[in-house]
Amino acid sequence: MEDVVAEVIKKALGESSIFRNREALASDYVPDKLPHREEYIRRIAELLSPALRGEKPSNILIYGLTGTGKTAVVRYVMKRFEEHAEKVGIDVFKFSYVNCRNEDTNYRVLFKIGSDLGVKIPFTGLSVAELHNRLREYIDSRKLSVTIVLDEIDFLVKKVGDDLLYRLTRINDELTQSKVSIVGVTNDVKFVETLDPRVRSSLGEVEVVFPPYDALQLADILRERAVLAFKEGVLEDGVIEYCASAAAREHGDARRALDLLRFAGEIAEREGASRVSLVHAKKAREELEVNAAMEVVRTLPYHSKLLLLSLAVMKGFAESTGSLYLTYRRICETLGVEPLTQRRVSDLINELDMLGVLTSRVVNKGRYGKTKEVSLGVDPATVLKVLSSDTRIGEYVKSVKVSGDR
DNA sequence: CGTCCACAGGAATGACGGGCGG
DNA sequence: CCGCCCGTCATTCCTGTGGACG
Repeated sequence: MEDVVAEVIKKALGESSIFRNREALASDYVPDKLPHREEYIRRIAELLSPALRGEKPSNILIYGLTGTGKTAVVRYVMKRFEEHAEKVGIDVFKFSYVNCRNEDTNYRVLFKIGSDLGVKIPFTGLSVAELHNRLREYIDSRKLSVTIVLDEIDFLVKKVGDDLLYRLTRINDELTQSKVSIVGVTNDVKFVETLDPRVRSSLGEVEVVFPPYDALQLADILRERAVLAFKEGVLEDGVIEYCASAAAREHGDARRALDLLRFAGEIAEREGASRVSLVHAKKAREELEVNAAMEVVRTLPYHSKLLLLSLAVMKGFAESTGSLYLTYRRICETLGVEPLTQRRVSDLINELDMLGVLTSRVVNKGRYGKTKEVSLGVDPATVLKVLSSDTRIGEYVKSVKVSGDR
């Protein structure tokens, strides 16, 4: 009897037979060691080190595909610098880390920078210019040496333009007592070409390129983390290699490799297995795709969901925005929802494209016009399943399925 | 070689919700 | 509490455009 209760308690407390520390496999975990990135850590640290002496470091622009360790390296260096500053008791040395995918307006970016530095700012209501002024005054009056990391900076520029970037890079001209340097991180190499030349030259004073990992390097990374994350001996042979090679095939994305491994562990745990096997890893790979899409899709605004639903109904492919819009309108009608304009839908398609849920490309059909070809990034059936979690859409999907069955 | 399709995507504008300063 | 200003989402109106067709 006691044993049963003890078991339940053990489970409730998150005690696991598989994991020692699951966090070590989370994508935002900053490990003590980043295998195969030592030279980049050194490089970035050297570039930023003038800040510790109160001088202005160069602005840096970092490129590299997703999961090549850009963010991890920058955050690692940040962490170490902060620890050092704290130990020595320097309080004018500040970092701000902004992920522009989350903070995707000028206001939110400035707000995040402000709150990282300790400025009190309302989360809406002020003008961007006012925010900018407050920030500048705060930094200047405290003689701060600030390093601002703008992660996924291409998102910000695509959405609101390079105006904020221009102003941030020029903020030093207005400061008399302080120094601000910018670290831009992007995984879109082409994005740099679209920048205003002035911003480009100022932001990219130094450019650092991160190459993708190969399968062997990914395996090293996984091994490193697996020691922290898993209990001893629960990983069967080949699991790490499987995850590494699967991720290597997708442009050497380390985040993906880590997700795979963690998920394989979770599946094993859920099934009550005592070890993580290749079977679990393979399952993880299949389910992960679905899961990733789920997370994005679930939090989408209603009309974006409807749009995805339309595309899914069209078997995931529309040869023109017109035909997609027609389907969308039909669905709106049956649901009794006021449809958005085609103009707006066009913007929504672009947003979904940026989120990676679908792919659109402009095609010219000459005599037959110029339009956008839209295709779903995931299996339509999966999308339908995920969308069904929205009750209103769920009803619709059910009714279509019923009438569709002959 | 010009036309003209079927849109893309820019600009102006408005409704709405929220903070600010008085 | 009020009037003001702002960001966000959406609409309306608009100009721009690559290339197959005639």
